[in-house]
Amino acid sequence: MDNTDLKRLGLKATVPRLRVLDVLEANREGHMSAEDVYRALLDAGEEVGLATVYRVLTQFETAGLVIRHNFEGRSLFELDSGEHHDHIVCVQCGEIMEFSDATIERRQERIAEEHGFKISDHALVIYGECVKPRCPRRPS
Amino acid sequence: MDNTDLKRLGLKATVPRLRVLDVLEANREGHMSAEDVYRALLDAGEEVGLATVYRVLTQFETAGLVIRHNFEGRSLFELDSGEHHDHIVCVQCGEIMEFSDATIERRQERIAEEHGFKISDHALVIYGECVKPRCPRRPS
DNA sequence: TTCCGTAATGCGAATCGTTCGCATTAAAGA
DNA sequence: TCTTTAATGCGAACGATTCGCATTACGGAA
Repeated sequence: MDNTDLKRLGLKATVPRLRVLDVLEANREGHMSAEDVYRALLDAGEEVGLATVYRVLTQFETAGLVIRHNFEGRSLFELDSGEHHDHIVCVQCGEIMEFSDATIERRQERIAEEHGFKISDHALVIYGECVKPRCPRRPS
Repeated sequence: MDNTDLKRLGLKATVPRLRVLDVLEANREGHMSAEDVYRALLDAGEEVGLATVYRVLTQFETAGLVIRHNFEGRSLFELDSGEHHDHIVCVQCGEIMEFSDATIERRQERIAEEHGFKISDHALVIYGECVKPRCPRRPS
């Protein structure tokens, strides 16, 4: 994902956009808030505004580059890997894991149909307590 | 749900609490935001503060009287009927319908288990376009 | 039934995440 | 290199929610 990739999406290859991409790629496994991305950039010595990070992330979302998830009203972003997945989050340590389940997907389609809906998206979040030894820590 | 019911839950039976209950009961089918409840009370001639509505709703939630749902960062409340359900919302008119599906529930249990989670809650929202004739209206 | 202590209220200020407005800067085609 | 136009950074504005605090009103004790 570089200069020419952005242009291909109709986005000028500006410094902030390239840097935000770098940060997201360096965190492929995780989910980052706009604030997280912003801090990562500052830590890397970049001079960028928080508003720009928000704008860039929204543009990337529109362009299909990233996916925005809504966890309790906060937006978390991740690069769009192309594979849909849902989330299971630990209510204690805040860890977010991904999963996907064909059975559930199929059922959802069916349910939408039964209710006269053309499904456009869906979000399934399971909350629970994970059993990791390092868990009983508060979300960072 | 009245005076004595509140006391049973360890909540003083104050005027604002009783009125909020009234409003919620008058809207059993729907999902209301704190603002919605507040407006309904004002319209009914009640003198209540928005902060109090928020506080009361949170207390009711804690007491297990109401359920709080998170739709794109906004909190919507409804009386807890005791039956768990998920939601399917129309991205055009904002209508929210409820459904529940045993297959999905079962699968979720299984998935949580497989990931070493003790499931405590979950939220499934399906987004789509409903086919109602009165639909293509923006959310109110 | 009245009286009191404490919890609940109402108000406005504060908070948090996010967006906007606008003057300034920097892509990228000519 | 020049120019046009979109993108940036800043701080102010925003909407939902919470907080702080002085005031009020439950509801148990007398």
